Amino acid sequence: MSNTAQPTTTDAPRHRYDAQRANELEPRWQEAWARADAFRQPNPGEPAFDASRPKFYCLDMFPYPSGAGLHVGHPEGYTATDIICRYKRMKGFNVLHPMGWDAFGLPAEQYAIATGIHPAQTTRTAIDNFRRQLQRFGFCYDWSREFGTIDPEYYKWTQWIFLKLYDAWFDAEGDERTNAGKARPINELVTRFESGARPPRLNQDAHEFSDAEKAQSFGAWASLDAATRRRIIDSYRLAYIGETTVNWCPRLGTVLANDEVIDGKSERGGHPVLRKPLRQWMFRITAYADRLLTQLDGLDWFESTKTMQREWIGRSDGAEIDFAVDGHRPLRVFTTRPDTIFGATYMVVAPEHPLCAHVLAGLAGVDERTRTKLKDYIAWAKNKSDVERQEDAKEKTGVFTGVSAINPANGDKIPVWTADYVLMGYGTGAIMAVPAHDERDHAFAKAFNIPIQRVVKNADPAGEPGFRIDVNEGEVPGSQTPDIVQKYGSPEVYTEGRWVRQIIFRAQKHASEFARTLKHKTSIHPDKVVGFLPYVGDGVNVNSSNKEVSLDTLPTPEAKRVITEWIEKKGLGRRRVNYKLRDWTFSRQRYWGEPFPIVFDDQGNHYPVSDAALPVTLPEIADYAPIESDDPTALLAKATTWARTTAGAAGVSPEVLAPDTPVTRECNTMPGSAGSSWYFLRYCDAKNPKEFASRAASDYWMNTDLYLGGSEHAVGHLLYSRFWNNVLFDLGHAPTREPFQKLFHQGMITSFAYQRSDKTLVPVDQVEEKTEGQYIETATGQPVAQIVAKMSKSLKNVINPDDVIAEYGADTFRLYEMYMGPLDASKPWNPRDIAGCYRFLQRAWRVCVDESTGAPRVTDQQDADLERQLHRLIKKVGADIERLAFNTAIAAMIEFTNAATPAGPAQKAGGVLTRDQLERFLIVLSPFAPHFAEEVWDKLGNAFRGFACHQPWPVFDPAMLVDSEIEIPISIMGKVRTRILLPADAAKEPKTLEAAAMAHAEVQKLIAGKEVKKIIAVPGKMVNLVLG
RNA sequence: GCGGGCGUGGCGAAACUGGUAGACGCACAGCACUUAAAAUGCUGAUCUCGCAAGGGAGUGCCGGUUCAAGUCCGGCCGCCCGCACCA
Repeated sequence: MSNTAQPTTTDAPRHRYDAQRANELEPRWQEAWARADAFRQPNPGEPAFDASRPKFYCLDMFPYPSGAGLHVGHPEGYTATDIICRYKRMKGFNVLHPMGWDAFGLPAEQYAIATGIHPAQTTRTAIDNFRRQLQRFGFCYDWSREFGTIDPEYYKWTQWIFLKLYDAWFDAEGDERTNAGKARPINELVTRFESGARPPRLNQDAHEFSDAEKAQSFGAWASLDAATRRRIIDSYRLAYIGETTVNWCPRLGTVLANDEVIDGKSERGGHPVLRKPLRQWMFRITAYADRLLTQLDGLDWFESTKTMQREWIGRSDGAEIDFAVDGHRPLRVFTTRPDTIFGATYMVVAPEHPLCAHVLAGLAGVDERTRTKLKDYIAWAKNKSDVERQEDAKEKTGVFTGVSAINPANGDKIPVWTADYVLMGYGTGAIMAVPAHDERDHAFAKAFNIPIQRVVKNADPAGEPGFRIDVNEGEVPGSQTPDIVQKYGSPEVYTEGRWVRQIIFRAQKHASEFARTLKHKTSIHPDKVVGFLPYVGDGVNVNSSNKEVSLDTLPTPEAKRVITEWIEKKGLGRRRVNYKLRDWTFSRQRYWGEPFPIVFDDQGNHYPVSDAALPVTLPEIADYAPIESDDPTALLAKATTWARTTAGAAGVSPEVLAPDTPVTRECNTMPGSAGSSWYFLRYCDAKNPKEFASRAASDYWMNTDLYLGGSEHAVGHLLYSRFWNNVLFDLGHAPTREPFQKLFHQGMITSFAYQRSDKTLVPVDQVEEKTEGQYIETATGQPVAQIVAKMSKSLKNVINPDDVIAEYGADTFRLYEMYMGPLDASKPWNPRDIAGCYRFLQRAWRVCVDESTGAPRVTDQQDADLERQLHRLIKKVGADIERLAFNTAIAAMIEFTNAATPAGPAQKAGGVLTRDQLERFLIVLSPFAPHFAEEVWDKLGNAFRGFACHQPWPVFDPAMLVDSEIEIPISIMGKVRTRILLPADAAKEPKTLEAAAMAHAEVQKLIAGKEVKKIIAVPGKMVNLVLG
């Protein structure tokens, strides 16, 4: 497309900076840095460590090394952190800047399956390719800390951490100091049971634990049988086996986490996903819901990311209330609106709710016909996929269960329904339905003719919901605007002369009258009156009294408090906090993941492999393709001789299980997010064989000072990592509660694409530019619009970084990606624009180097203006790097280079910059274009002083930043009319500034004959004259 | 539907706390150098009226606050991202 980067033509100067030269010098300096271990950062305690320096831990989200190689999005973030790290090193920091590979998991395995080669091999190849590509950018990683999550020396510790969670429980009472829950080792729980203490709650909110209650009521832990004690303890573990409904993807042959399922399809591959009950390993992340929520407040993250996590955790405050039911134990509901209980006219349970099974079993005295209908409905609802559920969300379905409940507030007998709009997974799987004040309940009540009872009205009568008539646009001509609409209709909804779909009236009689008036003239029928709309906001209670309590006239928050107290006093329920967050399902039925360090005896009890026996290495098997099935099957079961073994051979401690006990290994593997949930800790001490990281190392390096990566991990990875780190902190293994103090997301690099008038997209190779900004589809000649879209194979607009480096060199590539726009913005790749950065380097080269001889160009004559500009540049680039504004830093360097370019004949003369100026410029440039800077630094004969990238950042003199004269704009009535040149001193003081402005001839001319009412003089900025 | 973000030349963008809108780059036009081209250097350019000097309008749209608004406030419109029957 572009030919700007063609190699030098024959008669061009021999020492030009071009792609060929860049591709020669860049690998040369990369090797020199590597040979000298230039970016190796020693740890505290190591010989070369300098404790006097401050530390800077800069973390990149490590990549999945896919077979496709690096995407242009990778170097965007990596260049940004590279610039910061190089800068911080020059500013005298100890810089931890590591890189590794997130290599277990679905993408790697999918690629392996696609190519038919073993994942271990394809992954190694992909890692080697990724490493080669990253090194070609000259990134200053400390490669001595490199690891992959697939390395047994690494996943040994992933398994070890799993065992720590297995061996821990969450003490909701926590420690008194922080007043928050915390994890403790299981043996502390056992000690508590043995001492006869009250069983702790599982989570911060209440839970059922009948076994534990039993233990307490027996009063003697020791008297319980071993199986019961085991069951009780297991129910407290942070890593536990639980049965939940999971997202099962038959095609991928594995369970997926909620964030791996998009619109009912797998994130990888887009295969259908079914909901299945399954027993598998889970993490009790819900125990940490509150901490994960409140600790967000102290983090320096994008507010949008924090919001996403808050919403994912989804805290809501309300109450749990028991409703008495005939023939069944009380039905417990969760509600955030206990104040509306007097308006609860029916109840709904999820189709999976035990009450349904109870009724179907004939235990509730419900007649045969109702039971049959119930059974059919439940079967129908169960077979609905997630996609169908979402599509059907608007239309309410359900059936009457045949049982009734008693509303404890007013004693009314209300029907219990089942409907799929109530989810078993949230709250208690049952609700009290208040159709007057909830949109879903309202829609359901309307559909099934259930009474609606209003119990809250808006404090402001104007904001009251009204009665609604649905009218199709154009159904009533504007001329028929009935007076009644003007009189009673809601003016926001009905606008003059134009009919919208809904007309809302304050009172039903107005609505009915309106409908009657229109009936004989139009097709509008009185039964289009919908009735009053649900009012879901806060207000004042009405119709809410019984003999013991009255909420009437109370505002909503007050009513909530009063009714909750009454409910608690009556023993009907209690205050309760609920979270949307689910426990983290951790088992995958795949090959390419960390094996669990767990075995089962023949009774199905699980036992940990001892720390000393870790890692449990992944067995070599020939057939690792997924077992495609509607029924989840663990893949490692294919490795029969590995899976079936003895406790001793598996490494279970003899104190836990006799060595000759036959056992079966856990055949599930861990999900891709396991290895990435703690890698930031391993970097602190990456090769430590004895610990996952020494405390001395992690104490020094943690917290991360900057974590940079894509916002697509806003919930998954970033929440899981926070959870693991919190647990490790509680157990004394990690130095900080939170792992990522400052988090930043780079924007996505998109691409131009072309769109036909019917909105379909055309691949870029089928489009040509006709005239400037006008594009046509080659085949048809039809004009197409240029739009911005994600890079995709189908649009043929994917950029391969290797090609760009070959055409321009890595320094140009780095500069271009940083110059495109703000780091956090998404921005389109434009091949044309790369040339600008390439030309900048060529010009900078010409400033520094004589193109015909290759000798450095220096002068003895220091130019005062250039010196001042250089000081400004040093200041600006430093400040811009600190605020991650690389685009403006580069613009400033371009400007300086333009100023330092010898014009016309001076080109042939010596340099324009002195040696000292040249050196400072090179150092400022070096974080951005490190190879270029190194090469010229070396040409200046500076090799004896070490690498350019090891030089201290130059200092600027504040005195050099001010100009002797400043141009001040003079505006009259806020419009700039003229500009005057003033000595800096005069412009600094409002008094002298004002006087100077008024004394100026041009200004006098402009205000001649007019009265100056007011003068605003902003020191050093401008003067504004207000005329009469 | 709910939550978050963003709308500035032909294009990517800049303007950090309200104070010269469009820095810097791309593309474009002209000039110089050249036999010519490329490369390089210089100059121009938001739109509009005007030969020019100069005037007018202008940061998605409408309104407000202010001596002064891209920036603050209210209301619309459009685009992007996330969540989505969570009681």
